[in-house]
Amino acid sequence: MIKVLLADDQALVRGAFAAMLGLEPDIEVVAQVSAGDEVVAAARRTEPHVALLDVQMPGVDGLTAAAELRKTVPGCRVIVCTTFGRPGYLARAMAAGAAGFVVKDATPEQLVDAVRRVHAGLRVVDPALAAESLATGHSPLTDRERDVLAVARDGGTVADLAKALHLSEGTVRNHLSAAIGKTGARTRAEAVRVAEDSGWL
Amino acid sequence: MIKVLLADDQALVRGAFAAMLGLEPDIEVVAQVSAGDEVVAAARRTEPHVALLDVQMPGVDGLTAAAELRKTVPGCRVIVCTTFGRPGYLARAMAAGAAGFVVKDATPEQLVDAVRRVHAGLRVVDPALAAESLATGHSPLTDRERDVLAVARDGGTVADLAKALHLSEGTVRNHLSAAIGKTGARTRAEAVRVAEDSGWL
DNA sequence: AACAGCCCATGACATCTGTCACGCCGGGGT
DNA sequence: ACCCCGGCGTGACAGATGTCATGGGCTGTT
Repeated sequence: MIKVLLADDQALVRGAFAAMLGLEPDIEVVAQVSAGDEVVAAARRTEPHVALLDVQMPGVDGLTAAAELRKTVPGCRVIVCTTFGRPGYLARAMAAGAAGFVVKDATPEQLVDAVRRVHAGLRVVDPALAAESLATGHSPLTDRERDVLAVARDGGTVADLAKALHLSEGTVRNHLSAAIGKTGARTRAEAVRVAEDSGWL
Repeated sequence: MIKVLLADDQALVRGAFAAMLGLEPDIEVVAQVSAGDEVVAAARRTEPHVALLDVQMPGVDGLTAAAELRKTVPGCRVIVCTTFGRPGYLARAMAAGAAGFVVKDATPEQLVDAVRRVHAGLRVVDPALAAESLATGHSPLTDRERDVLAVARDGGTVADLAKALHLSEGTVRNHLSAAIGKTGARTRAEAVRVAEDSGWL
């Protein structure tokens, strides 16, 4: 029996995944959590073989949860599962020690297959996404530029960003200008979009 | 037996939903589609009692698919299911003749319960979301303002918007200014965010 | 020690953006 | 017939934004 831990903030899809995986004779869902910071505790308690983590979760994000899990419960292998095939997500997931990466566009068979393969010690990655990840490369943004873009996501003025980050307005504009240049965008909003779609935020 | 049609672009959650609903003794999933424009054809073929439609789908959106379905297959009742609890989505779903509205944060029990209630002729709506929908009210935006904001989502300059909509730059700025005022925002990006979160796009 | 890279800041400049006033047109209302 | 509202456009103006040059402080590398 492969013991599986599920982490997804949406109760409906979490329950549905549990029902689907429960249909497999060799798979058993031993824990379900709805937030990233519950993952480690649940894994300690139930000692699953495989953890299926969503990226988007309230509180601690699925990728950092994966990293923590690898440290504290090394026996548990991790599959990261996400709605968006952002290249940066794959890179960060692999850097966090994940053994598998599955997009929610995949078929149910691919998911259970991924669980079995990962449990067997293999790595599972969507080849198309891997190629895109290599093509996109890793983030050209510096830490500060990333911060600025992240805060700029909800569309405030430069003054707002400066206040939020405790910076001078001129500095914010410089960081924004650099980020716009590096992302190949021509507007702040465009830069935010590019960075977000690439998984750089 | 309640015959159910599933429509969701993400194969994984679609399959998982099917597995979950299939566990119920009185529910049978008779069709699964991945796009809005396949809904009507599949419903004609399989004559389901209840259709579970996601809002976000490639091609035809789940809300317009709901409206078409109500027209062409009146015997099939509709539940709209979405990731985001946007007030405007609820309003549009009800306007499209949907009998139920379920957010993906709900529990699995709530979903199967909704299927049964809707099949029994009742209406099912999350009360909290209904309250928020009433509070938000319906879109204050005119058609053109909505169009402009929709195009402005991917962050182009005014010139880009004008070209895309075949309008004068001044007109675009006027519409944007009006939209910003009506949404209570102070930036174009903020206005886009507000309108999007309210389900007005 | 010299160097490169990043962060922070300032000042200046051209351009873009948001706002306002105004006008024209067409389709509903009463 | 009238008025109101929405769409479209122009012109003008203050303020915000993006770009550039420049400089100081800091860290890590060679």
